[in-house]
Amino acid sequence: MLEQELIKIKKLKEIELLGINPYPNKKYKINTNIRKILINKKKIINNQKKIYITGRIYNIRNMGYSTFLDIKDYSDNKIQLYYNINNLDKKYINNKYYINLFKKYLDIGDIIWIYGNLFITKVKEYTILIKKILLLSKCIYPIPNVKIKNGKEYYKFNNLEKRYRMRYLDLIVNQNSKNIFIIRSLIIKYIRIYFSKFNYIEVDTPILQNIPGGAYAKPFVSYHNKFKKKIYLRISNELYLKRLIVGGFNGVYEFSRNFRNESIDRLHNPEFTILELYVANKDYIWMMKFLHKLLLYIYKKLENKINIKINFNKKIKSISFFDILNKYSNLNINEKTSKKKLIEISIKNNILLNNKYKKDKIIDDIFNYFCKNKLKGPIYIKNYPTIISPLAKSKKNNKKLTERFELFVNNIEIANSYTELNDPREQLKRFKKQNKNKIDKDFIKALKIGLPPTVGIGIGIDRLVALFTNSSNIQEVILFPQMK
RNA sequence: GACUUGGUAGCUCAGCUGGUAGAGCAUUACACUUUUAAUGUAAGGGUCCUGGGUCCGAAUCCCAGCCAGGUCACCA
Repeated sequence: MLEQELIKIKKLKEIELLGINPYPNKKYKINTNIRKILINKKKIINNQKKIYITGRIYNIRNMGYSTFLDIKDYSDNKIQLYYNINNLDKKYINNKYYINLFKKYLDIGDIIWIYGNLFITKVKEYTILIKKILLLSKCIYPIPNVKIKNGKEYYKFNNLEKRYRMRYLDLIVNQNSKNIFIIRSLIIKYIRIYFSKFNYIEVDTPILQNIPGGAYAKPFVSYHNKFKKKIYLRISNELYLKRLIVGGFNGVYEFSRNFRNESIDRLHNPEFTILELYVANKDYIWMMKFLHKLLLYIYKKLENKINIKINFNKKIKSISFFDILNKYSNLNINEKTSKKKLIEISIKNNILLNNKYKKDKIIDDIFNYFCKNKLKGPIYIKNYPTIISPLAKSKKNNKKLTERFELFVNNIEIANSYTELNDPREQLKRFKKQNKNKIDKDFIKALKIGLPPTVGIGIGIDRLVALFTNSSNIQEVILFPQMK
């Protein structure tokens, strides 16, 4: 145990000996918060309104028998308090606990309740004069002390590993971190509000799946004892949402926590959140416009809370997969280019080829090599080759291209959308090509029953939040990122 | 998995070509009844990530490992 912990536990016992419960179960009144106090400070002073608030102590300045302290509450604002035993009820004047309250017993990090009045100090600081005080919860772990002057932080708590492992501490100490998660919550809220205007239905589909489908990634594997068989955490919910469109819903969506047993980097966490939306009787062109309107809606709602440089007002340009690839590579390839030719190109450009020279992988590798860092966007890349889009509907006049687009912003893939392939025969063919062993036959059965023309989209919520909060790392927008 | 950067007090960080482990804040004690990064004086606090090696001597050099960040690969 830490030295400072031992000291604080000793204090805890001393407090208890004085008859004070450091973790009381008393009732206490709260009638406002610090944010409201700061907004209405003049009124509150004029009316000498009684203030009942709680908060966590961030700083203590002892001045002889007077004490100044700063507390912060759930409204994320700080206010200064002034403590002098003479302002308490007279019966406490000779009380050892109250005499030494901030010299010995209360610390930075403690959560307190106070009753008092607002006044202005000599240096014109709005301050609450404490008349009653109650310790609500004692902090017995030393919290990093961040000091702030003129908005500049000193002695930060910025060790990434510690911030992520002890997010609760990060949230207490770093207001920026907390703001990110407030923005995250708002983004999700605004998406729900926007979708409700179209009467799209929010649904829950299985996280535990018998066949992990809808994407191609290594799943986390578990085991069902009663069924005596393997069961998988979903890598995608796509095939289930399409079943629901088959079932007659016009629009369904789910904020889907997906799990992929792959490695971690600044854009990937083993569990991540994708918003999937499927709308019947629409296609990918419609979805391009819809996505733009959605982003614009979120942006306008958040405009005064965030500071990002992306301009969502302009129309999002769209360019075909092979057009942009040829533009940046000076090649002249298309969906018909042979595998042999693609391999030649890869070798010529020193593109590392993985995955046993599969054609779909090679195309992907070539695209990433030439275009990956040039998609500042916002830009739609459309008309992806069919070979890398096994669930997307082919184009009217070209079976080798699909009605698919992806949204890129700051070189990051934010969303992936396509008109859904609804021909069960074609879908089965593509499944067989991809993997003969794990075909979701029930999904094929659903397609046989009939999926109306439908468009679907997956939006990476973690990445979207990172975009809106200027976070370069996805871990910054996931409360408890995976750590070893 | 590959390459690379880092791991020193509760926090933020110094520590040079190897020679007694450092600072600020935090903590403790004292002083101070309107301070605000409060101030002043003093004190305590270290498995220098772990394990080996080289050396008279290792936080420092070498090797292996652990953890984290970055880049790449995997994530169609």
